[in-house]
Amino acid sequence: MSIKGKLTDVAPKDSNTPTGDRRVRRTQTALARALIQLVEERDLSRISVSDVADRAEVSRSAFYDHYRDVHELAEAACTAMIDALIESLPVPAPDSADPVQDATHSLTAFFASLAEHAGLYRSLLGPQGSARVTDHIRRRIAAAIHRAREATADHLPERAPSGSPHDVSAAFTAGAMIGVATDWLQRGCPHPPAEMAALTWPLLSALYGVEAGTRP
Amino acid sequence: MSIKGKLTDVAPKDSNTPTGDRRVRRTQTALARALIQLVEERDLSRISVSDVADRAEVSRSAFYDHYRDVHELAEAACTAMIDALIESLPVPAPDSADPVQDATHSLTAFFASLAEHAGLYRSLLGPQGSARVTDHIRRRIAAAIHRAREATADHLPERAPSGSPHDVSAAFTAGAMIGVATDWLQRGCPHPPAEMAALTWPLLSALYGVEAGTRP
DNA sequence: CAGACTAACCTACACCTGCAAGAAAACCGA
DNA sequence: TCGGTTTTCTTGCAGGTGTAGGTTAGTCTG
Repeated sequence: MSIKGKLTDVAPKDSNTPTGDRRVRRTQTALARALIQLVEERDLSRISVSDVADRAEVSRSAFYDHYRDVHELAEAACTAMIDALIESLPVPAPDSADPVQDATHSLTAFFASLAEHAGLYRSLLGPQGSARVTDHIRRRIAAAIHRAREATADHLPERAPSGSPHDVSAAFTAGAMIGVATDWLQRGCPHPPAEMAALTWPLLSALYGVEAGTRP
Repeated sequence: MSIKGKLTDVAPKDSNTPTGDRRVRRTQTALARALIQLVEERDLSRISVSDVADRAEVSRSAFYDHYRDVHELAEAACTAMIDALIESLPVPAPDSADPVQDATHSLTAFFASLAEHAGLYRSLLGPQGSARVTDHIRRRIAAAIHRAREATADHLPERAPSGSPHDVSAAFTAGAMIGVATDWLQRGCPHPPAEMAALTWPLLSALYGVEAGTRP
């Protein structure tokens, strides 16, 4: 299931070296750790490159040797977490005895994962956050949905016109999940993850035609 | 720069209030026009306050007299367009002869409106865009959905638990529309608006349980 | 271990940011 | 038209940004 996704999955500006060089790893992990610390403290828009570099005990120019700006670091620094997040989305299990149970379980894990790093995700997804990171997450969710659908396409009717590579419903669902997540985070996570899963599941099942008892 | 208007101290917004003063109108419209011009030329992230002020033939400090940064101007400058955009979303017409026809028509208008200012919306919603504007649009769509649903709540089966004030499905649908729109714009609007409407409508109708052609 | 490599650092620069006085100009109502 | 009010402009400042060139020092390889 897992794409490899180490800390440096996203290629920064120059050569994408999944390097063995200790210096690179040291600097990048220090920067990532510093950013994640800072983003739990204040809004992303109030965090400067100098702030991150200082906190990481790294020179400012070393930052620019790896990332173009704070948003790019954020995108890279959260890749592992985002991958884990997306993995917890429900995939239609082809041979499960109780797919509904499975799905709500996965959804609960999804919201729990959000809640676990609520400060981080709220800062990244909110109005003061990073359009870049949000877009990145949405693309990844859409891709995951697309993959999952292709894997089980045999029993799903083609909704999109046959000539269309543009997967509208994946974009639809990915945006929807981000919308729900962002809204929930901004309200301070008023409902527990399990309840959010219970609230979200009917919507997803309506979209994907899993028997939930309401649709013909 | 003044926080309060002398006449209507109750009026909350300084920048958004259409003041009678000709100078204010002149400056604000000049700034808005300049930003919209620039955002059609290059990415929002490459547009500085100085750029906008220069293009608007206005001093930089006059900009700060009205807006905190470029994102705030973008939010204000697009309000009219965004309102028009949201108005073109389908609302369940209670007494329509053919609600499906109505809905796809509204959706077509929605996508056509996006396409008309494709450069603008692509720049605002994309990865280099403004998280602030995106969040703003999402909230407005969610509010519109919420309002529309309340207006027609009598004949809609309640899917969400009754005790929940937190309108998950509105956030879900709002995010979904933004996801579809963003994706479509970033791909360069490959399908015409009518086709996008045809692709999106089944998803919305699955969510809201409108049944095609069965309601005379 | 020694040498080649290259990441990290330093300095410097031109530009942008957000803000704050205060002077100059435009506005509105009487 | 006049006078008070409000807006705009000017000037200045302490930061932050993104880039470039060159130096120092850590790392991998032979």
